[in-house]
Amino acid sequence: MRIGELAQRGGTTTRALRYYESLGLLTARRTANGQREYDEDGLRLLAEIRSLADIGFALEDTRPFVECLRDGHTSGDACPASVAAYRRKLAELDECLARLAAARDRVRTQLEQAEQRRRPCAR
Amino acid sequence: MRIGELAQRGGTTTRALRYYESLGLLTARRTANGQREYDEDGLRLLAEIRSLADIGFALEDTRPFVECLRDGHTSGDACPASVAAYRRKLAELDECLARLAAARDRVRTQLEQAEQRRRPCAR
DNA sequence: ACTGGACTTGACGTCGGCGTCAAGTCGGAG
DNA sequence: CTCCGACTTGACGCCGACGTCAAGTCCAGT
Repeated sequence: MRIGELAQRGGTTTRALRYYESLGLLTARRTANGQREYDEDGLRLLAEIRSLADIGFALEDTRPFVECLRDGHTSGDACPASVAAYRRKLAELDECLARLAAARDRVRTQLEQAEQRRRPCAR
Repeated sequence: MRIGELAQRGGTTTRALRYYESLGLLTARRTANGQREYDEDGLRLLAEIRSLADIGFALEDTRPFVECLRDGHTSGDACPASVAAYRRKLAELDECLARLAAARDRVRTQLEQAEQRRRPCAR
């Protein structure tokens, strides 16, 4: 299949696919006239990239999963590097969650205090 | 005081101060030779901007607080627009937290499954 | 007089993940 | 032959909050 079909089946755009190729994430062989030609494995790689990206992985962080699949593993997270990437992302998410929760609490406290000052007689 | 001193006392850089001025957030009067001259109110405004930015407010979203202070209020969140900004930010943070928590759960689930597959005999 | 700092404006660089436009090529349908 | 749609590469735009460099001004100290 060519780039347009893969983009449609993968729920993305041709621009994104060319970008992934520029990163070396999703390469393609070329037909005689220079067009990119993808197979079902390409769709599988794209699905892996997209599902990880949707979770919040940076494209660079999807690389171990993609390479794992290209190495013939049936699952992108069957390799140690992928598991390590999971762990890093998990730690990153936890830290981000903690920061955001703290920020939310500060905002909520500020909001409550501001409302107190504006309506000192409210119940 | 001039821009260097304000930057130091406010815990930021001269570049940031000029940027805030370009946004109309933190204006300054000029001395005869064209240098920016700030007073203690300027430091107060800067403190308001920085504390909000540190919580996660975009600079544009600190504008109501700054304008509130410039209107003579002792607190930046004494005005309705500031309270509204608090509410918007709170909602935004809650949404972001929910998304991140969902993402973390997905990653954790994936990680656990991957580890299961790698060590099928582990306890 | 000279040097060193602090100041000024202007403008380009950074990071990620593409969107979007330009200009050209190619193959098939009418 | 012509036209349309899909493809190609190249390159600039975008968002936010500045960092950084360039080139010039100005003032205080020695």
